[in-house]
Amino acid sequence: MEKENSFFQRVYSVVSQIPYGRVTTYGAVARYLGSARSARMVGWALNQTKLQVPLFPAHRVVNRQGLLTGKKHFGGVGTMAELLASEGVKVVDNEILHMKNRFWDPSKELPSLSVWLDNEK
DNA sequence: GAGTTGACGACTT
DNA sequence: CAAGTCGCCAACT
Repeated sequence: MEKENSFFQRVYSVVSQIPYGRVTTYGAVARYLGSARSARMVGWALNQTKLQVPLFPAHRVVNRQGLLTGKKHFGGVGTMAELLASEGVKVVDNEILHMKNRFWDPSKELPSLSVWLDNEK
């Protein structure tokens, strides 16, 4: 039993809490979860997420460069850039402008992971 | 059942 | 400083 504390399961929770007009990176989320090198898994997790919740803020997750690498995977209506632009995030050539300013670091903005599990539980 | 890919990032050479 | 290689865990072929 026990809730599945799978890596990608946590990713859903974290990404789901990304504030409006803010973006985060795969590595940041992975790092927050305790494995900075599992950035790839975050991407995979989002891939599944899009199948679960169409309104999932997957468009708020970009790579370290601020590039919308997952745009092509975003088999959706508008396109990540459109959604981001709608939130006030300027995206040019699939690249987020001032991404450093828009960067939302879960390990900084969010409480400790331990606190989370206790709260979620 | 085994091998390869995959929305990336960090470490090593 | 730049380029190359490894690692992450899960899913797809």
